[in-house]
Amino acid sequence: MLNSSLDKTFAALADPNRRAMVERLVQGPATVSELARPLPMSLPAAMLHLRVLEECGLVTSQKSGRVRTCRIDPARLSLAEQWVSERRKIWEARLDRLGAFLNAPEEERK
Amino acid sequence: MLNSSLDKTFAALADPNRRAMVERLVQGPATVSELARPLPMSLPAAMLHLRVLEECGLVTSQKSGRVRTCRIDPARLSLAEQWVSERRKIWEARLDRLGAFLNAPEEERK
DNA sequence: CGAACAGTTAAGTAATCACTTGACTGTTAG
DNA sequence: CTAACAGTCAAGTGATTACTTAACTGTTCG
Repeated sequence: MLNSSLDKTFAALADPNRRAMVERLVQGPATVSELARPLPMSLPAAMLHLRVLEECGLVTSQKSGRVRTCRIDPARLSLAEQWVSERRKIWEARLDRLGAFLNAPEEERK
Repeated sequence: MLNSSLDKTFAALADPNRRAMVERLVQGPATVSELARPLPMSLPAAMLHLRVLEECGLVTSQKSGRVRTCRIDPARLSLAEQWVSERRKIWEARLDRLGAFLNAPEEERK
């Protein structure tokens, strides 16, 4: 569950057009057309990207009248951020231990 | 350049098998076989995943004798982390401004 | 030397992705 | 009422991905 959600979130962020949508949305909510206009593709194609962003939970949207308004969910952003951050910290902690070991007086090293 | 590097990094992290490799590597360097063994696939398939991790710079490796030793590059990990983190901060700053606006006395709101 | 080992290359295949154009639905505004 | 508009669905296509097995290269060790 959580794992496949990470799959989808990272996959969503792997595409520059979708990241452009995210960049736009962090400035505030936008309609489908507003998100699609700057992209080098047809509107239906842009909607597929939007769907990808929605399926991983990065973006939510609601339709009112004929306009669909989209906004990002910052919680999902930090989910991805946390995964990376935690792994980096493990690596750093490991380096610290290694450094301490190398600096220790020889008789402590065993 | 930087953009396509982000593409590749996020794409690399989108696959659970590759994330498992990263998980293993944050514990310390490992050989190709050690990385491949726990994965539900053949060795050549695992090597393709490894190549993906190398191409985005998340992993480096060097061969000595018949053994190739792989290690992660934490700088690349933080590259991905930063992109997400910066966008989340933009969004949060925006929410803060919005909150300040809503809390302001009416005559300041313009 | 010769067997076992670690890794690598190649060829082939099924599944998924990223679009396109064209037709259509429901909404709003003149 | 009807034209323009915002969004959506569908069918089709070419590119890319994720594997497989089989064959091969170079290394180590008894």
